[in-house]
Amino acid sequence: MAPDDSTDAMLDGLVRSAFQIMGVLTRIGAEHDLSLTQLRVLGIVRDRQPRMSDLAAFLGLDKSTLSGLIARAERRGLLARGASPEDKRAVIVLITDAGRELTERLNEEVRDALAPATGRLEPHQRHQLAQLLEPVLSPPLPPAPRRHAH
Amino acid sequence: MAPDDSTDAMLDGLVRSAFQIMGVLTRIGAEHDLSLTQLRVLGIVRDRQPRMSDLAAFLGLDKSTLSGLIARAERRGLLARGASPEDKRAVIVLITDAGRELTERLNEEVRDALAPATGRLEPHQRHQLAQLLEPVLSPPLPPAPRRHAH
DNA sequence: TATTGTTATACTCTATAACTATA
DNA sequence: TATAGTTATAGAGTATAACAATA
Repeated sequence: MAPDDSTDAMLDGLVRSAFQIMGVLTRIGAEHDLSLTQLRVLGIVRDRQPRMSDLAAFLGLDKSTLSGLIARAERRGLLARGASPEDKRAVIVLITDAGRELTERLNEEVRDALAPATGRLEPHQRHQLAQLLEPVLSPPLPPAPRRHAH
Repeated sequence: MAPDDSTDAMLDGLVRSAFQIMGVLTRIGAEHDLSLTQLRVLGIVRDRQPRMSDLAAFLGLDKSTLSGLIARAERRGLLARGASPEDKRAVIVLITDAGRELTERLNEEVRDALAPATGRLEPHQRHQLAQLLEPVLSPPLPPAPRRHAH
């Protein structure tokens, strides 16, 4: 593929910002005994009830990895397992009230931790940045994943 | 801290893009038996010769973690350890020719993997995105870290 | 005394393989 | 037969503690 200056500069910025964001998330997660992946799961199930396998696929993890991950969060009272109404084999992941509260708190901490960085942009620039990122982003896990009809 | 719509939308985009980028880096790294951190180290020492402790601090890792990490990369012939000319206790990390070649190849793979996403922006938008990210980014590890003068 | 780096040890995250239950 | 999920097991990444060498 032919190199391209505008792409290279943008890619460098995206990769560096990714490591920066991950650093903050890792640190804040660690302060609450949460791994990066657990943090991410909390953010996802905040407004979704995905099945184990859908969540694993979205995260790029093996089902077995997710089993342990959810088990640990469940033991801490942050998540719960539920039965799927449409498939007796399936398990859906639910957030608890405690999990939701912790997620809110974590979100605030992340926003505050990144404020010195993001505050270097004017409000209209922040808006512009969000809009430029939009087309680059992969679609999120849908709130109500479509299933095979019966 | 008071919520702010422009900040929230931007933060959501930055966090999502961070996970997306990390996913690609993790996958490509895994295809070459490299962890995300090893990938990152290669990118850093590509044009620097940091000391172990400086590199560990920059990565937010313990010295002992870096010892093992560098040892594994050294065994594979990607990195080498060298003596610091100014401090007999210090060890500097160097990239080998093989490491440099692999790093170039990985860069291309990352760029290609993200091309479908980044290609959804026009060249002038890519330039704009890079410029908006600039003030948000933490400074990189300096090519020649300043040391206490003797 | 303080700092640089390594080693021994333990824990978490992750994947692979084997298994049960359901589709 | 194929799919959803769990468990047993093993490998890599990480931190803590103890150590040797140098500042």
